[in-house]
Amino acid sequence: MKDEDLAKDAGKNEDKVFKALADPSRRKLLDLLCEENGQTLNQLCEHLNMARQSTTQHIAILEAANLLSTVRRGREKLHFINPVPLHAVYERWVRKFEQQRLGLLHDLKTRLEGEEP
Amino acid sequence: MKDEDLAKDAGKNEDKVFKALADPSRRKLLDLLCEENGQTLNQLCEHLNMARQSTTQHIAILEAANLLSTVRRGREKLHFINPVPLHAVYERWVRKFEQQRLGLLHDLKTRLEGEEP
DNA sequence: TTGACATGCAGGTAAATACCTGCATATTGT
DNA sequence: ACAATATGCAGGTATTTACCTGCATGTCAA
Repeated sequence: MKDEDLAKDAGKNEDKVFKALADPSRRKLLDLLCEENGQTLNQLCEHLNMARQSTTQHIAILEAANLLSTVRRGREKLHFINPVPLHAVYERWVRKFEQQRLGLLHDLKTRLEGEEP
Repeated sequence: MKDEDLAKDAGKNEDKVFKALADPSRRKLLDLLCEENGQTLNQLCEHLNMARQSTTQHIAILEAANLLSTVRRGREKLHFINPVPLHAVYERWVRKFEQQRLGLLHDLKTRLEGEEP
């Protein structure tokens, strides 16, 4: 696979992660699993006041973004968080802007002053 | 203002930030500003292959999320990144899951082993 | 085995989203 | 002043999204 294709893939995954995190119900699901990892679908549903099927769809989106994985045990499905994509978001988005943080006000100041002498 | 209201407000802002970051065009806008802070609307448009008005709408969403601020200079509008909300996302979402990272595999293992003796 | 339980699958709808075009307004340089 | 430039505002549409209901399948326990 070429480098550009790899970059495209990374971009697609990143997009899935951001889209997955864009919904409050899905963020709540991650929160619930953070409190107690490995909960079943029904356990998660109890906190979400929406139909079970809706929750299932949200979970599918989180799973496609690789933010959680599931394991079947008999007739139930256990859900586990995967923190790796969140860390990737941090590396790509937070650290990058963090580094420039101190420089920003200076940029603004000099730019405005420079243009109107 | 009560504590619960403050929490609600924080939640709304958080939601705006995540929704703002959910679109690839908006993430690209932040990237462009990271390369060169203080660009005008037209400068930003040149990299986005969509109508100027669409870009304006994306910028409005980023601005509502407090991810960037604007300054008018004559007939142009300069755009500046604000990294603070991104850092808030980091504190709320990345660090939290980061801490549990090592515990997760252990949780999974013990849970599965415990239930099927 | 059979009834209760946990989840999967297939549509259907209302609201939100991401675009667009067309026209209006304000600023600058000649 | 006036033509070019930079941006603002008002709709309009196609797609996506977040829900739902109804029914099917698989698993456990008495």
